[in-house]
Amino acid sequence: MWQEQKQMSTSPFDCAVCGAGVYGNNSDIRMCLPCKSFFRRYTLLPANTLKCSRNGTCDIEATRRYFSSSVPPCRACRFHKCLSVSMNENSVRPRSSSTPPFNMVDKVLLKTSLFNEKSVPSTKQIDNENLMFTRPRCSSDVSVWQHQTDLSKTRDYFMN
Amino acid sequence: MWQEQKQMSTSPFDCAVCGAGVYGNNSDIRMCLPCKSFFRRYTLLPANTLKCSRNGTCDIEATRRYFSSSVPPCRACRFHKCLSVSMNENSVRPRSSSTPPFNMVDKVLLKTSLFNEKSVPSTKQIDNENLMFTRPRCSSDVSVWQHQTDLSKTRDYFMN
DNA sequence: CAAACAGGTCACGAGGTCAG
DNA sequence: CTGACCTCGTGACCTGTTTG
Repeated sequence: MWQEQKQMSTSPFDCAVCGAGVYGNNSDIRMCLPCKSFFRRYTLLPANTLKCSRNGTCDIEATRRYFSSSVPPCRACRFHKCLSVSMNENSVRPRSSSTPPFNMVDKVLLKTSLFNEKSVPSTKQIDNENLMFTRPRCSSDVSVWQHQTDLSKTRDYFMN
Repeated sequence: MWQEQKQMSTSPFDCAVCGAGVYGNNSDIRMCLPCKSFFRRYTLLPANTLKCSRNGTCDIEATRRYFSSSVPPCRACRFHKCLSVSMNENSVRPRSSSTPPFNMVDKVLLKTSLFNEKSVPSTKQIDNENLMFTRPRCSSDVSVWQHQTDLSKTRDYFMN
């Protein structure tokens, strides 16, 4: 399975929805990131929220998308196209339900001497302690240096 | 599918945690590599960091793992399952007798508040001036870049 | 020395965010 | 509203150590 994923990610393919050329995989269906994001947003809406003014005949392709064309995109048809290529609400899964754990470690580290206001260049506020962090690079490799944007949300969610 | 794992053994077995078919042994408990890695990551956390939103009733099996299902895995239950099959922090052993693992050092330092600039245990290179890691950015950036490149190519193709 | 296996690494794709 | 860019957890692969 993993090998299969790696192979697919090295070759381009066309988004099943809009036809844009893409590298990488999104969901099990070959979609570009914009279409994946689009579907993620609209699958949460009640059914039939979106209406097409042209009886569902709109041509959904890369050139008709939001930033690609002066022609306004039809969200109803784009969403319908997503459904027609087997996207469904199960394709959009919630974030893992348990605690993002490294935040805990970071929180402890924040209170140690290494991380203080003087030694840490600041661009973002972390919490009410007013510690600031530089924008991290890849979080997966920086457990000590985790981005803290969601810390308060995480705390509310898990630490009450 | 998971029989593709490289580790050799005389016979396959099922991972004690997730049930995936595996060759080879990891630790003294028969675990697949993903579950071993999972436990290695999470065993350094403070107790009760992970919380299950379903009262610990999640079914941890191969089909519920991250890349295998649209259902997000519950880390709390997966970790609990690891513990229930007798994994413990001693299962995460030092790489050698002379070099304690990064995780263990961190854990001790965290608990003893000895973490300071002189005792940073990470094997990763840190520029103490900027406190920036030297590794490249997330791969998702690459994917996005590739997507953009290809999208513009596609756009050119359609709009010529 | 080769095999097994330990922890470390990082590409990947998931959902989230927010400037435009 | 969109989509480029972000953080995040995962697991296949890497590299070095231990073992027979």
